[in-house]
Amino acid sequence: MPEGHTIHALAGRVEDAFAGTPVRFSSPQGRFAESAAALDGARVESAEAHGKHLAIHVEGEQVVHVHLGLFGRFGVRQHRRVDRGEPPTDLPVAGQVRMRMVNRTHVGDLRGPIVCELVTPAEWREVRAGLGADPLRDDRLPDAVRDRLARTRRAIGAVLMDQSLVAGVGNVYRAELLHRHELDPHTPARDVPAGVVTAIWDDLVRLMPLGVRTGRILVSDSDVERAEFLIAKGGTGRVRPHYAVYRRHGKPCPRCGETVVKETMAGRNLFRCPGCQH
DNA sequence: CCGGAATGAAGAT
DNA sequence: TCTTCCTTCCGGA
Repeated sequence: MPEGHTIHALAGRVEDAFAGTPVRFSSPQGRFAESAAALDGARVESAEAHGKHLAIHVEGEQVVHVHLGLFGRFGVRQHRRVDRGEPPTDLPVAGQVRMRMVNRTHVGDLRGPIVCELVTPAEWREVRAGLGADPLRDDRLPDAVRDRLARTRRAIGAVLMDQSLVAGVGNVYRAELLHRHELDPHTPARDVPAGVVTAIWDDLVRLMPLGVRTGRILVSDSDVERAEFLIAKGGTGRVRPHYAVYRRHGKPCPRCGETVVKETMAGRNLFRCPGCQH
């Protein structure tokens, strides 16, 4: 799950749960213990996401920088020990919790992150400076990024995953977006017509917010329609996603019937339909 | 119980 | 291009 939509949703949940309140920080697993001690009891101000990176701003010019990596999770939930005094310190811990945040109403448990570090606001700005355009922050593809895409011979499949160009797109969105636009991932980026680049970007800008909202990567037209219909009726829109190619190797492409293949690109699993992606 | 795989990315070679 | 790290879950023995 951790592609950009997950992190943006998480930023919202962290902010709703903790912003404006003093928070107990701890590190049951131990590897964030020193920083947790420095943060403990401080007031959380806000949380924000850029691509797959999360920043939790804490009073005293402190920023917790988190990246979930491939299998990190950050579960935020209400706890049952709501009282008028201190946040409870005896909530049960399950598994390896790198960082725990607790206030009077909520607990957040971070497991398996690739990054969990206490940094300064300036250091967080540096992280952001190294990240490309985020479809969840920028409605329009910045010209600087468009120019770089128009110039590079690197494969469009690799470029879409390059966080310094496009921030937040991961393996699932990449596979499905390239299939939606009938594009072979191996096509050099500079050979992709400008109109197609724009169409892919606009698609991301439309689809990723639905991912934030539902917690699912919804990309097929029928899933999207169904989720939007359910949301309009007051539901969560949590439709079970149907992918065209992602992890569907050996199965027929829903558009052309050709068998979906799995290969490796830049060390990552790549799924595509040899029949209709050119 | 063990091995493998997973939506990620840095660092070494 | 490769190895390594982070943690959980699932299938096969």
